[in-house]
Amino acid sequence: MPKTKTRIQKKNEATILAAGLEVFSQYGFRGSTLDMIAEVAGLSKPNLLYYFPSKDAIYKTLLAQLLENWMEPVYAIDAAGDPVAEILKYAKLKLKMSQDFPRESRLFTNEIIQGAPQIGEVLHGELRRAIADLAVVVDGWVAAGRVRPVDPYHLVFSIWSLTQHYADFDVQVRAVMGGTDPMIGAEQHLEDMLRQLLSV
Amino acid sequence: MPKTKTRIQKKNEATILAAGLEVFSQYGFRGSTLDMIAEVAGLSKPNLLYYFPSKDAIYKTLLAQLLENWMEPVYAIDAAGDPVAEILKYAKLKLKMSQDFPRESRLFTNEIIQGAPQIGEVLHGELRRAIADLAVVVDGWVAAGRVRPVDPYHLVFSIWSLTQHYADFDVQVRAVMGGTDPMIGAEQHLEDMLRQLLSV
DNA sequence: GTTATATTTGACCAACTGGTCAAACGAACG
DNA sequence: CGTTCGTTTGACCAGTTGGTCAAATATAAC
Repeated sequence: MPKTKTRIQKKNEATILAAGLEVFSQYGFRGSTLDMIAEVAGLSKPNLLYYFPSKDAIYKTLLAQLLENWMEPVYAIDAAGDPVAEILKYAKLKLKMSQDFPRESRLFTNEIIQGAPQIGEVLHGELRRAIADLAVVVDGWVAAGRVRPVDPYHLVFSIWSLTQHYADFDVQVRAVMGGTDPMIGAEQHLEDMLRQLLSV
Repeated sequence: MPKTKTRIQKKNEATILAAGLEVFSQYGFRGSTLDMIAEVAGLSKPNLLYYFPSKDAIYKTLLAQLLENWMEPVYAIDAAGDPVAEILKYAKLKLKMSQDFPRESRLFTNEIIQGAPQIGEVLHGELRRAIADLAVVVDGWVAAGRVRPVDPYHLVFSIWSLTQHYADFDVQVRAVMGGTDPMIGAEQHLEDMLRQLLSV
């Protein structure tokens, strides 16, 4: 029974996952090493492997946690709500997640760029179904004349791409903007863009 | 004098760079190995190192080529042209580059995610200046009432993020869209979005 | 054809890689 | 205080890694 977990167990597992996220999100699975993760975690390599059976297991645990957090807001979009408000709510939440959890965003991007070897099935299954459902909702809004005619899929890609951009390309964004904090204008621009795109 | 290059030299260097692009764009610098590149190139590892002094040299050569191709269209934006047309021209060109050279796009994204260790200076230098100049142009258009009030920096990020998304997240885009070719609606959506955002 | 030069490779190296294991250490409980 | 069980680690291993080198082979020049 994997019920009983010591405080030490819980603490160290959390420490290892945090360190793994730090390293994997920057170098991807192949480019990361257990030594790097152990160093960041402040533990020895054999100690890492006492809590997780393999490098792969750490990586998979991180991805599973991530997917859970990312799917939820999609389901929270309410077909009965105000269209623009619902889309804006989702987009702003995504932006905030990029701000607050940039490492998670980069971890995901790394996994996708490498061809999604771990989460390919989720993309083709749960994610695809969820976005198909969302597309039906958006198409309904369009048919009812409540939003401008827009392709639901490319609308979603617009939101995903721009919000993730602030996390994944943070170093570029900051380099280009100089001293200005990118996040100040980001939400305003996102809202403006979506309102112009969607408002009838 | 490094003038004379045999045809074999030219052919093999091109082969190696193509193989390096294939591998580096998927696994990043750290996650790629000379053995993988050699295998894709169809050459032996020592033969690779006969043409390039190191793994690093292959990577740097690829990035240098890339930056050159990416900066050019920015400079081609004409302050004297029609604002919406100029922005659309740039955005569509970027989209086409993502379609035609997705590996280059992924190589760049990998480099940025890893903190831009190689091209950080270019980002803070040439790129920053180029976008600052562009911002002046866009601000001028806004002041003249020729486009809606828009933050030039976030406008650029919108274009970069969405166009790169189709290359970097190709596997996710295709998974979500099922059999439908993403590129069919992509340009239409990009144009629609920018027109709505910019048109007065 | 012979010579000079460019190309290719098998064998090799030291450092790094993911992972194992037995032994040592630590805390809690009776 | 001694036992038990969870924790930590040094030493180790086989495979991989970036890179070297001398020797072998192909190509070009004369």
